[in-house]
Amino acid sequence: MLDLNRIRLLREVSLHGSMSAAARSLSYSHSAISQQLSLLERETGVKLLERAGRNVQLTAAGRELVRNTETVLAAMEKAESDLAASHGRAQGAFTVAAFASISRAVLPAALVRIAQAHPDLEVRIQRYEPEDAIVRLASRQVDAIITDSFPGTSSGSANGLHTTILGQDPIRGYLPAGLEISDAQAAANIPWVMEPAETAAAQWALRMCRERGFEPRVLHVSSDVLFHLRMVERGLAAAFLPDMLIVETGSRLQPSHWLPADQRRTLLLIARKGSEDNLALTAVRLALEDELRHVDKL
Amino acid sequence: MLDLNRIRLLREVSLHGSMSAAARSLSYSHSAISQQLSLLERETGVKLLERAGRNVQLTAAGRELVRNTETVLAAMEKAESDLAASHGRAQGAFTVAAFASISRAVLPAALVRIAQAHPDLEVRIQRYEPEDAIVRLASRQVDAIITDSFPGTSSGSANGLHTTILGQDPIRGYLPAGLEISDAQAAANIPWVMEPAETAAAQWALRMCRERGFEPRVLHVSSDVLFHLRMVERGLAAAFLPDMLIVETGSRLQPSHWLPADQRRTLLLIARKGSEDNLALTAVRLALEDELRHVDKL
DNA sequence: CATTAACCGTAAGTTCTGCTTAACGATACG
DNA sequence: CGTATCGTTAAGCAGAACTTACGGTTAATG
Repeated sequence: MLDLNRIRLLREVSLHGSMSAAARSLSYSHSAISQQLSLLERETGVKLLERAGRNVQLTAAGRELVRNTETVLAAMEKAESDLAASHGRAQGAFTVAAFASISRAVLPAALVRIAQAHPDLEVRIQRYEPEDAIVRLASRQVDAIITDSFPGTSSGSANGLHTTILGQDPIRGYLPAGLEISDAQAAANIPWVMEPAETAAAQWALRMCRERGFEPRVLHVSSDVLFHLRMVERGLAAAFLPDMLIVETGSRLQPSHWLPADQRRTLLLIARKGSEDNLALTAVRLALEDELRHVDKL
Repeated sequence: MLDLNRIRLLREVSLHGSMSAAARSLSYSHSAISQQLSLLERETGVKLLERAGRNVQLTAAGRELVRNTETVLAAMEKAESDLAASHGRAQGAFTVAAFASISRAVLPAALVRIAQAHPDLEVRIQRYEPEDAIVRLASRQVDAIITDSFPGTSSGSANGLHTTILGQDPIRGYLPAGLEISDAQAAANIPWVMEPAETAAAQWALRMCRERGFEPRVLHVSSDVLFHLRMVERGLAAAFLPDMLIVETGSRLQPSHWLPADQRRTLLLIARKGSEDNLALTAVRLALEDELRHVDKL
């Protein structure tokens, strides 16, 4: 019988691209990985890795094995979830990766709700970049990811993952406080604040402007959406702001009637396949859905 | 993450009905099982076993976990098979449980054929009682079972198993050598030799006689079918004999025209789910199917 | 082109898991 | 009522797995 731990190590190497990276991710020494994997190769009699420059690369057999390992792990995950569900209350640690705005707006209230229902469950929140979060989800450093997706953007979810929709968050365009305009010509001169260009949010915002017929002058770039809000309030820039942020801050800003309306981002909860019915995950999901409904009302 | 080895132990206990039996089956001390399982309970925080008299019994949660373990093991089995298939030739040990007549008639020839195609594969043959074989299959002491099933008999295959049909083996009725009869009255006086009454073969044979309108006088009981043949040859008893046995011995016996004809048993190959495409299993299956076709011709 | 850094492999040593042996309490059976 | 069987627990041991340390190779950098 194959050793599950060894093939899990192989999978980590496949995920991280090198033995050393896998080792760091697992807080092992690289030597441990090397030894275990060479044992795995000896036991199976199949070459699973080959050197590629100073890294290693999976052979066809190795990739096939990793693919099958995914299935095994999903089954294990389900076994674990079902077992936890059997005594009704979730317990232990459960780590959620979330982006900034939801962290502030709804997570605290959701956590309170969860703590009441499941006193033995310890939910931890971590802030990670989206791609990083996906890798950490796969290697079990994170148990769920809260993220947003914008209409027209390929969400590109890898397989082995399970995604559910938490809710919708309307996004409205705001002009610098005190200003109102009427045509594209005028819009092209207004300064904008957006998130870094490589983010899905910024790409979506750019497309919105172009569809409206102008190219925004993006003078300010920040991943801190709260900064966007302040800039708008001070009359320094235009921005697209999600309702969640308005609700969170209690801001009195009024959206522009001229900029595109009825837009929304979708809030997603991503977990590993097999953990769909995990009690802790369900608790997190329910609490978030509830909290998001409150935001919607406003 | 659950420990796969621990939940496998739990499964063994579930299979064998007690810790001690599971320990014997795995050649462990019973203490090892007890310790590992109590660790498993402590880690998961769920009660998996409860004492029932001087044995233990699985709780609902325990049974659920075992059920999920089956899925995990099947996935592991598939991963292992695929890996072995990746280097083309089967290798290692592969244990087959078979009943007596097929062991003598076709297995030796099949083994020769397999050895030629897969020099590194070591196929072992073991003789076990049918129910025993099933348990050993589940606990991986045996990798495949060759058995026969009679029409109208519930094969009662447990789940987690995968069955394929190897071929058909005609069974004909033989009267004591030199004797021929014409009616049920006469038939009722003839001595019969059959297998032990609890076997599927004997139950089927009885049913055949009754459908033909007589109750056989079963004077002789033996699980050795070759003994049946000798009894018929000496004119001492009537019997149902499979063609496989006639071919094997080169016997000149002629079947009775009066006894039911066109009957056959089905030869089955049973393996664990997930090992369906195992290279060694496939080799065994192909070789057996081939050999059985030769028998059919005669 | 030399230097530095990162990666992988191997050797030696240490830690810790998992097993055995042994003793004990509980339950069924003759 | 003694005896055999089962499960639990404690103590000790062996092997597996990990760490540290060193060496070889590849890639990036000035």
